[in-house]
Amino acid sequence: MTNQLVRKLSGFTDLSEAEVAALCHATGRAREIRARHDIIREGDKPGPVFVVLEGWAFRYKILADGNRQIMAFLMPGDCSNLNIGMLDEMDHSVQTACRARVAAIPRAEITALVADHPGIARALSLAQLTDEATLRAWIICMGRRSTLARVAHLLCELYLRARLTGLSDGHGLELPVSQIVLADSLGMTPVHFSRVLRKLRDAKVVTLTRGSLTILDLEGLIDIAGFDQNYLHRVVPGSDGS
Amino acid sequence: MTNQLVRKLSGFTDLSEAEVAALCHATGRAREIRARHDIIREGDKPGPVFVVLEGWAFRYKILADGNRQIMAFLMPGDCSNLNIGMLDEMDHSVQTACRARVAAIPRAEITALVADHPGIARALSLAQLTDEATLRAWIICMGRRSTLARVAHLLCELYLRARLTGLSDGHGLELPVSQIVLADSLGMTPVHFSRVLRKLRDAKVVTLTRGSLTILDLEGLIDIAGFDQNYLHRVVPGSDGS
DNA sequence: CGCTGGATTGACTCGGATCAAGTCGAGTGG
DNA sequence: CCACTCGACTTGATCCGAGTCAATCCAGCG
Repeated sequence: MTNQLVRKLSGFTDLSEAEVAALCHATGRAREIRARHDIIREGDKPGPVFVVLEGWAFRYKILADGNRQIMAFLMPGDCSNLNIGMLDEMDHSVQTACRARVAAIPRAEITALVADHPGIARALSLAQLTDEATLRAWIICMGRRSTLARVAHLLCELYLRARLTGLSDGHGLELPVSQIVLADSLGMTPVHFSRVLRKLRDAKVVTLTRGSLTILDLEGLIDIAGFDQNYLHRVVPGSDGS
Repeated sequence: MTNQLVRKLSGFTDLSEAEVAALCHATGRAREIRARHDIIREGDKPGPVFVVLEGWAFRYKILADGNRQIMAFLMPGDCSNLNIGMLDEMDHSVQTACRARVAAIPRAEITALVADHPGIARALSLAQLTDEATLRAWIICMGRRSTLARVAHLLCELYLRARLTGLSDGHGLELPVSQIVLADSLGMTPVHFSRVLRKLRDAKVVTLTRGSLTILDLEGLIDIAGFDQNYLHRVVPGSDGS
């Protein structure tokens, strides 16, 4: 008995049988959610914690001029708003990118889980810290990398994160996310994203079609991206290019 | 008896006398550090937690091509690496921007502080969460704002954060940070930063000279920046432009 | 008093946005 | 089965914001 949350957290620290069972129980009542649905809206008071079990979602904010900026992708196993619940209100929204299965865990239940299971507490803290490190990595990307390197960096990150939680079969992953959404996460236009992607395709580094990303040359991709995987704080097997 | 750390944390939650005393004791042994000194280096194993009491520092990373990106500013009261200590190694460095007074608190002491004083635990968590929210705000800035808005946004953020911790006398703050450093935090060149700053000066919105930032027209600055202060998760008195 | 690093200004270049047509594929309905 | 529609994606032409290169100014300091 397992699920994607257990698989992700197990990567951070060893979980006892009781802890795995508790996590599975907590995520038992999951709901199907349609694509493009706001799970949480900016300004909301903190409610339950949402865990994505299948499908993808993203954090975003719409600016006054109508532009959208995406700040994080939530892949299966990721949580929407763990500790943010301590704050008064959400400063951003979370939306599904495709049809998704999402579990809602009441805040009280999370508090109890953390109090009773040190392994879960530790794993959630580590997950939170790597999320924060990922935000810093994105800032670096947007500030100092060319759009080519940015696109390569994003695809590289998503692939390695997927590998770390068993979401990849080895050479790619399901990525049911439109180029428009990917572009909005990199601060560029969909038009230019498409052009840059073609360069990567022409260089035989990756292919991205109909919701599926395939890595043809990981070493080349890492090289183009200038990818330094230390911010993931996990060792990715086989990602040294060998 | 108080200091800048106490002043900052008191803004998040009420601290008992005992908690204030404990914080002051923990930050008692502070050291003067010269400008441009790495307090923590990328790759370091986690050591003590550093608290900036006077002066400024910043988180940064140098890329392969030699470019530097700054990801956060630490003003008096801010901590360098609270929970990052759980991780294996630092994924970025922290450097002083000017001469600074910094306290080093052994990790064990922090653990004890948090265990014994719920108020401190709560305040540190909230500080951590707003740091994370600030990272997201920076991503939005870099992705979707013009350089003019970016510069305005940064100055606005720094001013409001300073106000929230009593670092501002009302219309400005000590900002002993070169334009080069500010530019590296916004992903732009010092040359262009200087030009943009001149526009803000010409518009009589701010002045920035010799380590001192003065806000001439906060409402105008907020307007240019498109500043949405909800990510600070604190109410800034008088910052509604009135 | 000259050195040094930050700040400013000008001239030129270029990466990526913008505007504008398409093309392609998945549904949908007749 | 085909026509129609709608969104995502692609490609081309043009424009502009910001980078680059370079000269100069200025203040602090040994």
